[in-house]
Amino acid sequence: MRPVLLTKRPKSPVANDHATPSANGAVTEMEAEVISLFVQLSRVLGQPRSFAEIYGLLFISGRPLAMDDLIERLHLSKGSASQGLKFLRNAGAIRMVYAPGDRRAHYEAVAELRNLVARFLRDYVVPELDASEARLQHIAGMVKQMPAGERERIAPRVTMLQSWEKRTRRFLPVVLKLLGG
Amino acid sequence: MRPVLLTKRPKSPVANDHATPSANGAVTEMEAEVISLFVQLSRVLGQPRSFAEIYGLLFISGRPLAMDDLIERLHLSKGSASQGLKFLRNAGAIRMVYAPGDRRAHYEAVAELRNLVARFLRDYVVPELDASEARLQHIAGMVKQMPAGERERIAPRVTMLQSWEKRTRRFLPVVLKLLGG
DNA sequence: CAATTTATTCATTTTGTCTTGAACTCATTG
DNA sequence: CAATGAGTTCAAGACAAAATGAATAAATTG
Repeated sequence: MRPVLLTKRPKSPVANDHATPSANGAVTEMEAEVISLFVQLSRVLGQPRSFAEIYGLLFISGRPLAMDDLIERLHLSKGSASQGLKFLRNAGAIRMVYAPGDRRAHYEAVAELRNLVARFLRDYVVPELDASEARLQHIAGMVKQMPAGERERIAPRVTMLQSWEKRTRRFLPVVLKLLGG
Repeated sequence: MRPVLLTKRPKSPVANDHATPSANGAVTEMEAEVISLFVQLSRVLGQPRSFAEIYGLLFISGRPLAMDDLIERLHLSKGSASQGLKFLRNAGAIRMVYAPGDRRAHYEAVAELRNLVARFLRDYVVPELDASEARLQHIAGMVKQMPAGERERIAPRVTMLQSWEKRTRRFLPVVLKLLGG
């Protein structure tokens, strides 16, 4: 007797012959483990858990899934799923793939670490650094206006911040080079 | 006519002769700019804003301050201030200094980037990596149990995760070396 | 040793973020 | 061209993290 939970249409364009019993209705134990790895990472990056779940399942599935599949297997709301996919698409972490004979969009995980990191640096880190640099220039200007006594104490700290900013910036290409292999 | 806000005792053991007008009652414009730089960083690191404010003010002040000073100038509650100082102390981001003739504890920012980063990696990053590695071993075990069809599709992904973990780990010493100068 | 100052703890409140699901748009189909 | 299906949006609700401040402890002082 096999698990029920069959709904109107097969959940995926690909035949489900080799799947573990619960593959359609929920995530397998193994999938859950992998997903929780990504959830853990999402906490570090300050991203919503649901986004990590989506990426994690797409990653470990290794084949394209439609929004419906994600909703059913991860117990997400339509809204979360839609927003998560939108975010991941914009972030370049997933890509749409065409599924013949199916109107629905399907998605697969982009799994090239180098690309992912490069994009993250470009979209999140570099803009922050640019903003900081501008702000530091402004601050340096203010320091110049200060009376000598104050300035002596403060100026070295500002210089220090500027040096931190520069070092961080010079650091980025190295990151990419090391991940490039 | 100078700003009022004078309370029972001078706010700092050091005479305030060169300070800008508002230095005691609130943060100066310049200080606010520097602090917001740290607040910005705290968002990336997922740390509470109040902690960043405390570190930021200690950093830019360049001289020890007591909890009272922080409370008054940053408009913090006693609770936040106490907890923030505790966290920053444990994180090694500030150190207590003895202030002659004053019973209160004073704090100054630890400003050595290398130390700060090293500690962050040791306390936050390495434990995460260890947990991930253990989990991945467990996952790899599960994959071995799978029927061949499934396994073929899944195994490469797990291998990929393991390689990401390893690369990240090998990366840490490089970070330190680059900051070491 | 009572009064005062300094600092911590923690239950409650506040704030901010994430998720939900109903309402909607747009495209497809019978 | 009404009915269905796929997907988005967004206001409201649920939830989690941070801030508050009263109660308290511990140390110091007159």
